[in-house]
Amino acid sequence: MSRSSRELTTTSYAILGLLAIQPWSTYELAKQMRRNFHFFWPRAESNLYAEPKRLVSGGWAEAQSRAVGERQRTVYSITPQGRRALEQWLREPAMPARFEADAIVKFALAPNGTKEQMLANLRRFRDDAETRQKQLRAIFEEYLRDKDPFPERLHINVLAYRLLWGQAQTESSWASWALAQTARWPNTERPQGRANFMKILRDMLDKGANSHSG
Amino acid sequence: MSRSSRELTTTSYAILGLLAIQPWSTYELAKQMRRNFHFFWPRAESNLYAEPKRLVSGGWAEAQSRAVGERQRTVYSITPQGRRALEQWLREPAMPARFEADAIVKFALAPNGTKEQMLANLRRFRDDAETRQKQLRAIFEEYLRDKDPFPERLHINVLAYRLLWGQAQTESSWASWALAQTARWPNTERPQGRANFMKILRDMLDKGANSHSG
DNA sequence: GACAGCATGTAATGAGTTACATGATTAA
DNA sequence: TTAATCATGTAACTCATTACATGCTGTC
Repeated sequence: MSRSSRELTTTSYAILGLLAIQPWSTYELAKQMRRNFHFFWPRAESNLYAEPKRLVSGGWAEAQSRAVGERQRTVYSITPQGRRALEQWLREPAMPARFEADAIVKFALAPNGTKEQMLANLRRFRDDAETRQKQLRAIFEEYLRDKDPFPERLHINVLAYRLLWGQAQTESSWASWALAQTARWPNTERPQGRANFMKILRDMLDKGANSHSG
Repeated sequence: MSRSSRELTTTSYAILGLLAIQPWSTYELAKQMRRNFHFFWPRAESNLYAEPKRLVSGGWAEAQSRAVGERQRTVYSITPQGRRALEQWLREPAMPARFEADAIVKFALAPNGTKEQMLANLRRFRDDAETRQKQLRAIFEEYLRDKDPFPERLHINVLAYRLLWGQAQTESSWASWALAQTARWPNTERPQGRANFMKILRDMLDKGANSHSG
């Protein structure tokens, strides 16, 4: 057991968690990951073809394959050992969340470029957030139309979706606000006096201002 | 030029961007990264000792080392080629932002564990967000006390901080709301009827509800 | 009977992490 | 003169990504 399978990663447990609901083929797993986990645990899909094999080789999952033409379709299911590992993992404290935004790095370095680049960057950030909102809205509407495939997970999903919605909301409304602010700047260098920016800081400290209404 | 230095990464550009402000030693770079970029581009500090060497080997930065006892302290500065590369990078569209939260994966899989585990997980998520708020608050107060070391970057920093503040705010208030909701559940299985959850979904769609007041 | 797109991977590569090591400086 | 902590890395490892390859299925 020492060579092949070091430790399971969060990605492994995400998949194991899906297998705990029901058996899936890798393709279905990928689809589920895209729909749910991708919002808070984004991973390339090619991963999802390798992970289940690790799970099988360590005894956490089982594979049944049947042939379809010359290809084979493998369906994975969780083992009792897999369930125990999952329960154990849930007991361990989670790592802190992580936010990675290329666009904000670019924004932070905007004084090295032109105003138009800065605006384009902000617009794209806003559009990304709005796209996420649209995806979520589509999912919510499915739920409301009773198209929910796993009603026994409704309570969990709805709470989680509310976080994602709040974040997408925060990001898109921040970007709109930032676009309005920067539109007035003559260039990427520092505009006007400090007063305005100090006021923004004070406003945040005063009320835990969440609404971007400056 | 083909062997040593493939392409620069976002991390490289972040460092290059700092060097564009002024020359720094690696330790100072690490400190700056911790203070600013870490919120939206978190990286292990050991990285920050390797990256400047890559920059030097590709001609984007220069190193001056002087001896301090038996160790040496290296101070890095940007080259004209480095500035050009940075400007070029700012022209390219940014990758979409990425949110990774172990804690939310655990929350999504909570039905495989106990209610107490779920609550502990939410509490920790909330505490992490609140810690981030405290860090930001401390930074804001420094600014307001005129302790800003780079006044020419005030405009950029304040806008960026406002996003981070909004996110921390969103996360911590979501967690509090989720704790209140789940406290009423008898266990991690689905409680009561669907109506309550459908209402939450409808509320999100109706007004782009950002305030967690349910 | 061909084309798009669904379904299922493999190979190569690399960015980043963890863990460790060690010198310099300061406070007790 | 310890101990803590500031300062500066190196080595090993691996998770994950990108790019590619190929079969199968429905439809025009």
